[in-house]
Order: sequence, then C-alpha cells, then structure tokens
Amino acid sequence: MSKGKETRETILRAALDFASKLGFESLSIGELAKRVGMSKSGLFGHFNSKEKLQMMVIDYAADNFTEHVFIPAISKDRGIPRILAIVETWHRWSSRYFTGGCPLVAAAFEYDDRPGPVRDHLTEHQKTMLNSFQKAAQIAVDEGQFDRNLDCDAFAFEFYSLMLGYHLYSRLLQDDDAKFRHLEAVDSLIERSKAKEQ
Amino acid sequence: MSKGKETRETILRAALDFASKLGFESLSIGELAKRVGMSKSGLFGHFNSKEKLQMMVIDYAADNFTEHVFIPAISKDRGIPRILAIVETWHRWSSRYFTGGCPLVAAAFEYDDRPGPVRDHLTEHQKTMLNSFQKAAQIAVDEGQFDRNLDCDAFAFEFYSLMLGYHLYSRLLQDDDAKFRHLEAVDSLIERSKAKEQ
DNA sequence: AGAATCAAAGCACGACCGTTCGGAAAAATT
DNA sequence: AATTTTTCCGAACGGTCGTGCTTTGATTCT
Repeated sequence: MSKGKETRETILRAALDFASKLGFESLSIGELAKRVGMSKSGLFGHFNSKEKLQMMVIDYAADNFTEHVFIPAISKDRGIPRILAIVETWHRWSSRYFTGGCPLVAAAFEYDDRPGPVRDHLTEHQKTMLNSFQKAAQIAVDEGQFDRNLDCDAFAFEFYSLMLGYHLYSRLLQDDDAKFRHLEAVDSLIERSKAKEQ
Repeated sequence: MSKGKETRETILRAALDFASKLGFESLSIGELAKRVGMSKSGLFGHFNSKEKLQMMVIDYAADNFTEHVFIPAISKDRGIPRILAIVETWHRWSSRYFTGGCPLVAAAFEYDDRPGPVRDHLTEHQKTMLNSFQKAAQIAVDEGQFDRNLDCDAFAFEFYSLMLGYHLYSRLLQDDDAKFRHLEAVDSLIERSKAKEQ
C-alpha cells in the first residue's frame, strides 16, 4: 500500500471514531489533524474539501459495516439464523469498534434534514442496508421459515426500528438492559413472522 | 407578557425550527440573530451562554410536546384509544410545526454521545416521555384491554422504536408510505399486547 | 412624571473555521 | 543515480464563532 493510501486510512479511521461520538458535522479538519499528528493543510490535501472528507468517512463506515456485520452473518445458515446473526454482529461492531455508537445511525439522524450531496450519498447506503434486511427476510420466507404472506418491507422497517431503539437506550439512556430488551423484541418479531403451522 | 419574555419566545421558536432541521449544535447565535432580525449581542443577552440557549430550546420543545402531543391525547378514552391518539398527535405535531422532523428525536441522537449538561438535561426529558408511554400501556392493562402479564417497559421500548423508524423513513428516505407503515406496525404491537380471550 | 430596571445595539476580542499557495522533503519511477 | 511525482508543512486569507463591555433607548414601577 502506498504511503498516501496508508495515512488516508489512518485519517478515516480516526475521523469515523470521532464522528461516532460527536457527529460528522462537528468533525473539523484542525481537530482531526491534531489527533493523527499532522498539519491541517497536509490532511486537507488528501480530500480537497470537507464535504468530500465527510462522504469518504461515510463510505468507510459502510465498508466497515459490510465487513464486520454483514459478511460474518452470511456465513450462517439461511433464514432465521442469519437474521439473528446480523443482530449479534451489529451489537458487537457498534459497541466495540467505536467510542460512540453505530456511526451509520448517527449519520442517518444527523443528515435526515440537511440537504446536500452528503445526505444523498448516505441515503443510498441506507437504502442498500434496508434492502439487505428485506432480502434476509425474503430468504426466510423462501426457506419456509417465515409465513409466505409476510410483508418483507414491513419486516425490515420493524427490524431497523428496533435497532434504532436499542441505540438510543444503550447510548443516551445508558440502559444496561438495552441489549436484552432489543433481543427480546427481535425474537418477538421473528416469532410472529413465522409460518403458521397447520 | 413583558417585552423580554415576548422576544425570548420568538427566539426560542425560531431556534427550535432551525434545530429540527440542522441540529442543536449547528445552531449559531449570529445566524439565529439574523433570522429574528436583531443583533448578536442583543440576542445573546437573553441567555448568557450558548449552552443555556440550547437547554432552553430543549425545554421549549418538551413543553411544546406536552402541549401538542400529550395533552390532546389525554382527552381520549383511557387505554388503546389514548395510545393511538398519541401516535396521531405526534405525527401531526412533528410534521406540521417544524421544517425538519421531531426536534426531540433529533436532539436525542445528537447528544447520545456528547457529554455535558445539555445531554443530562435531555436525558431527563426522554425518561419522562418513555415513562409516559409505559404508563399509557399500564392503563390499558388496568382497563383489561391489554394482557395483565404485559411488560409495559418492553411495550414502551417497541412503541418508541417504531417512532424512530418512522422518523427515519419519512425524513431521510422521504418514504411516502412511512406513516402507513408506522401505523400498521403500531396496530400489530397493540394487537399482540391485547388480553387473551378465553 | 420621575426613577429604576431592562432590552437591545455597537464594537471589539481571541479562537477556530475551511481553504489556498508555495516550497521542501520523501517516495516512487525510470 | 537522476528525475518525476507524491506527500506534507508553514504561513496566511477572509469568515464566523461565542462572549464580553459600554452606551443608549425603551419599558416598567412607584
């Protein structure tokens, strides 16, 4: 890996951690330069605008999500086990890898009403993610685990909603039972999505 | 109402609308002064620090929430009708009164990992709100509408989670079906909370 | 009406913001 | 080893940030 790529990676990693705590808009070039031990202008040269930096950090987060949450989950059996694995890998990822919580959740709420290219960029990532949840549910339907009349988009909506609730309970409220609560709610969602026995 | 109170009200209203769109941290004294047509220092004099301004805006939002969401809902019948009314008044409030979405949701995710008095202040408001949801469910239990073994805290968790999901779908994703999706999910939550017939 | 209080403005401050530019050092390529 | 390209720094820019201070004008109270 070339020198440039290497330091850029370092910068993005530091930026992502910072953003998970204090937000992407609060990310400042000067502060970030201090953290990675280089000059403002030296750091700036890698991105050429703050907006580009923000978008690259979001891309970096999305790649990270795929690597640490999605890929590991796909190795599990199709259907329900895979869905449960997503919850588990996401818990681990968002709580272990960052000082703050899941950076994608933070970004989603930060840019939900802030027009611009960053928002547009982020929206695409979110749609991709929600589509993956929907597909995971569809697989469970195809496997005969979930009811064949299940609305998989509705499933994705509820599935993601519960993640957001967990994020708030564990981060803002610092509720120690958050993870347990989340898992119970997901179990309930899965249970009522199951194929009716006959 | 004295002159001071009056302009302060004007400022808070403008600040809240601004924050619902761009966030509470992006709120700047100068920009806000421009919006309400007064000088920076004149506006500053009402709050004496930016932090105090932020907290007063959050208090203002919480009061607003109580007035436009909670109070109207309480006039409905105890139990399920009241719970459904909360969803309806909240929909109306968060979509009609602000340029951005619900300011309390925005604040919650903005301060979830940003330590300080603003965060502490906000946390109290959120706990109060969640407690109200829990109590609303408890009333439905007492009225015999919900199952007597229902975990009302779990109900509040899911109820609030769905609100967060709705917020994201309607704001970031601009999904036109968001409200419908939300209502369906709430119906499902209520349905499975109901007392088992025997 | 006069006195006391308050609201608002103007101005200035130091700090930090994103960004530009030119040059030096380091790395990659030939 | 020479040359080109990349990486990084230092200094400086125009702006905006939050926050004081002082003064003037409006409002409120006696």
